[in-house]
Amino acid sequence: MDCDAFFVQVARLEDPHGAGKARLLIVGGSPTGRGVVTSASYDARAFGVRSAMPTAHALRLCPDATVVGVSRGAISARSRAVKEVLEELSPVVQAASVDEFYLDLKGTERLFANESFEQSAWRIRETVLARTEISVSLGGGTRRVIAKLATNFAKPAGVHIVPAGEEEAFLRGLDLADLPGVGPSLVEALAKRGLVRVEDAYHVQVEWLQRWFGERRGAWLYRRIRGADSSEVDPHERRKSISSERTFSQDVDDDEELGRRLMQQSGSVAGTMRQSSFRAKTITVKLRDHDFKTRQHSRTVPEPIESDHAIYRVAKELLAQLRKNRRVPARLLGVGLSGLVPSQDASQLGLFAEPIAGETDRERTVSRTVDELRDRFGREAVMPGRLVKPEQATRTPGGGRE
DNA sequence: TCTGGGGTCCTAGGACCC
DNA sequence: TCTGGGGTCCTAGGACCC
Repeated sequence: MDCDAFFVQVARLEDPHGAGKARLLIVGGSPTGRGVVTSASYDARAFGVRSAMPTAHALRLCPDATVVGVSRGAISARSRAVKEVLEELSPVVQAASVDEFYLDLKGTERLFANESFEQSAWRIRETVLARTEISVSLGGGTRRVIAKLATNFAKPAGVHIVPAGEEEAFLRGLDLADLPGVGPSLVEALAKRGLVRVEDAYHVQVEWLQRWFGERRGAWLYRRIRGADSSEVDPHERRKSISSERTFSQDVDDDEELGRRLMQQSGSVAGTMRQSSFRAKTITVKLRDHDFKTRQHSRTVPEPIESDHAIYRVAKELLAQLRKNRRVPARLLGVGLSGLVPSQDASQLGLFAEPIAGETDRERTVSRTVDELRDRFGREAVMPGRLVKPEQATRTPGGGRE
């Protein structure tokens, strides 16, 4: 199940008198800045506007379009609402992204014996629309990859079922580029060998694919061409990494300024991670230079860490190394956390481990206390500051010190 | 046209261990 | 003295997806 132009729909629901009235609507970054199109209304797509296209370019194609942003909060709230309805309609639901879900209807054959598979799909579509105001499309099939491909034929606002036994005929009608996981790079390599349609590749032996693309990749492609997919719909997906990256409105070359930005972003990812009760073993800093060259450094620490302070301390060294290797204006800075361990498991491990070299109890307590304060009084309640001498500190109305 | 932000998975080489 | 084979973990980079 795939939401139709999800960001556009949410923007319209959140702002019915503005975005809601614009037939030609683009959701994305600011037209003057460095934004790209996140999603465009179907009317705007008719002008050639596509997602990931620079907003400035999109406006040249479609000058009358309205450009709006939409808050992350609104997106996740609507996504959650859709998921909740789906969970009432299907025994197993997996979110593949904010706007894409897999439903496993295995076991509902008797429950819905009075309706066809196709009727079930329509019923799900109409229920989601009635309850959440979000229009969706459903693709159905005997395997995940078939169902996913089928949604492309269902869109917008429709249903497309590939009946059992007709998978091969369905796939043979597609381009290789349509297959999920077959992107621009692989498409080019395949085209060089005269393979464009799934039909063209069907007769190619697995040995050839492996010779061209490597053992694993070749075997994977061979299976994908045939729609083979043994993956199950797993409702308990677990996040493997958390990251935050920001493209500056103007390139930044000053080390101190980069350091300040790094501190903000370290704090922001660390806070997100603590909310979901994880600690991280690996910290990654990513830098995109003015010429779009993207570099990253990462470090794995012996014990998982969670505090703003400890994470920033590692990130600072990684950034210094990246800057040492190539000191040119930067357009993007990012901080990523991976090797995630549930906080509880981490503490249990800690009982047997050496005293934690990287992160002190005090640092953890400070971060958790700041989290609580922000929970109660808002994000701006506690902010990083500079250390000042007591006599220079300003008195606040409450008598406290800055 | 001038390139977002959030992710996942794979590869390849090196370190290290048995 | 010149050298195997398997496994795991780490790092950097890239392809791909929405």
